[in-house]
Amino acid sequence: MMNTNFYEQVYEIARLIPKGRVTSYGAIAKSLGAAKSSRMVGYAMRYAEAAHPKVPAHRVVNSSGLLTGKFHFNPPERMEEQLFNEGVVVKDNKVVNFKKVFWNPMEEIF
DNA sequence: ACATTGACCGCGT
DNA sequence: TACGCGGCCAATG
Repeated sequence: MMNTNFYEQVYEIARLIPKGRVTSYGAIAKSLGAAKSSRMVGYAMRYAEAAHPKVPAHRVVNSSGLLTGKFHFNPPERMEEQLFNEGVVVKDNKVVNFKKVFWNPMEEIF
């Protein structure tokens, strides 16, 4: 595939997300120094399954803790299922205790 | 090369 | 508090 540096950066951060934690598109974009390119992060996630090694895209949600990208999974319920399997509870399409399970990529970079 | 789109974010009403 | 709208940047046709 494209092998674009931008995508690789996004995947790299996403792979650092600890099990049982989640982060937001904006946080990843910010850690890359492109806070205004948060949309690109989500866009890149569409190709996450095509990336190697595997990228835990299910641990990435929007800034509200909403699972906006669940419909891009196969099947869509797979996202909640995997999150729940890791201890992250999803209620009404959003992550419960989002602020608590939220993981800041900046901490790992620093 | 131009126009459109998108797994978002933040502000304004 | 809830919904709408524009902006941002890269990829795709």
